[in-house]
Amino acid sequence: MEYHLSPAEENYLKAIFHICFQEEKAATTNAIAAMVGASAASVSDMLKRLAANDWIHHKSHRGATLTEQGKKVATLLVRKHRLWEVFLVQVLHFSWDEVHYMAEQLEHVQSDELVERLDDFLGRPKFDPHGDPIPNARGKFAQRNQMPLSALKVGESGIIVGVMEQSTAFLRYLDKIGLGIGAQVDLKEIFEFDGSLQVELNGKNLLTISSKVGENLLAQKIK
Amino acid sequence: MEYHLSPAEENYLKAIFHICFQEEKAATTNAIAAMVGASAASVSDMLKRLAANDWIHHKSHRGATLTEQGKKVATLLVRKHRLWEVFLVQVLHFSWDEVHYMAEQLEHVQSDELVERLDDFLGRPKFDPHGDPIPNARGKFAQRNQMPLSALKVGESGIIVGVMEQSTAFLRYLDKIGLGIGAQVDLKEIFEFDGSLQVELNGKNLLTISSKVGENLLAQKIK
DNA sequence: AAATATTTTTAGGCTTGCCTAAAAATGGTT
DNA sequence: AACCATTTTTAGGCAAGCCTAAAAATATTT
Repeated sequence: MEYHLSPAEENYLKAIFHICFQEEKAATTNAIAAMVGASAASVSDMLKRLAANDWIHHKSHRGATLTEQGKKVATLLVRKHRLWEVFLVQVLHFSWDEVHYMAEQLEHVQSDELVERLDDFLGRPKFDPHGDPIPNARGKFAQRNQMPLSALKVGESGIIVGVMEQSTAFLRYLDKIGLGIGAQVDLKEIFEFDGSLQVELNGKNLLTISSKVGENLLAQKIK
Repeated sequence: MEYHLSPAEENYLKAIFHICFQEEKAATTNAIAAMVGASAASVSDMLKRLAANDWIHHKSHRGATLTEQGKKVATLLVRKHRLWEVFLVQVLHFSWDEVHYMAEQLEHVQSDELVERLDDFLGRPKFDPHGDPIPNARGKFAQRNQMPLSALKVGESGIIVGVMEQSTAFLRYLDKIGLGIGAQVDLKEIFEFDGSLQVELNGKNLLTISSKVGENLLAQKIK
């Protein structure tokens, strides 16, 4: 039952949240270290402190998971991060590859009222500029039946709704080839020798994308 | 020639900036301590560090003043603080007594591009919700010929353009009596025994305000 | 099951930013 | 000029958040 979390502590909770969500198991010390950019020793220290204040469950050598109150804080952080990203892109016209670092700072601004008013001002968006769902004020994430683009079969079509990978390099590449959220893709062919995909973009031009790109694009299948 | 200032260091620079501006002399250790809310010993420590990195001029027992680069940083902080206040009031509809704490956090978000785009989005405002001038991108403050309301003579009129004191209590009081930025006041009478002022507000109702209130309101005289 | 590799924790240390208490410097009085 | 009050600095300490190196625990290989 602590009240004031430092930005560093918040970042650890967020890291644990993302790791547990993706891996569907306790977050390991090394995984957390990689995500927050600290040494395993520092993480070990911090896990002890977070567990002592009941933000996480942690048994030595057994990884960490969030407690209920930890989950609440982490979800709010994700909410804040993604709302600020929407603000930066839609209101201040940044591009989707520029906003992460700023949102990373803005998410630590402490004011519940601010988040709600921002959400309101933005029209209560359900997804951020990368297509990631924004939890609502009660912490609920919107669901969507999506799949990696690479899971489509030849002849099927989908709408791009998100990206898995969010590196600047990848996002800039997508901008370059004109592939963004909302684009329609019709899968024309899968080349066997390297798994690259030929797709028709918005019913107009043909593109060839690597299998890695296909795996990092999220699509909603069109029946 | 340092690049990365911590929020704490930034707060000290801002404090020195405000003190030097108001007092028109070097900021004393105690004055800084009062402003940042730390002990004189802590301030003494910090002044040494800031001087070592050329953010301030500081000779033992002789107070501190900002160097050119220190002034630049402090002015940018003031700019960021006041722009965020405009954002919070005009865009998110907070009232002018609620925004200080949030702006205090938002001003430490590091991104030059963000400030400029925010300024742009807000229409390059020259004054914040309390009437304080917002330095432009080159650090220049708008000038205005203003005076405390209490400096007016009976029979003279002015437009309220700012407040000296920014406490929640004072701002709420002003809201209550309907006195805000832009209001026109005609000074009708000064009561001798306690210096309180009788003014006509926007040509409509009569108000009596204490001398202290009069001293904390900034007015632009109407000829 | 023992040996080896990997992961995690502990130990000890560093900087930042704060504190209190004591010492030193400054400024005003007489 | 000497005393006194005030201000400022120094000294020593503490917590947060990081580090490296070494030790301990766990997992994998043979």
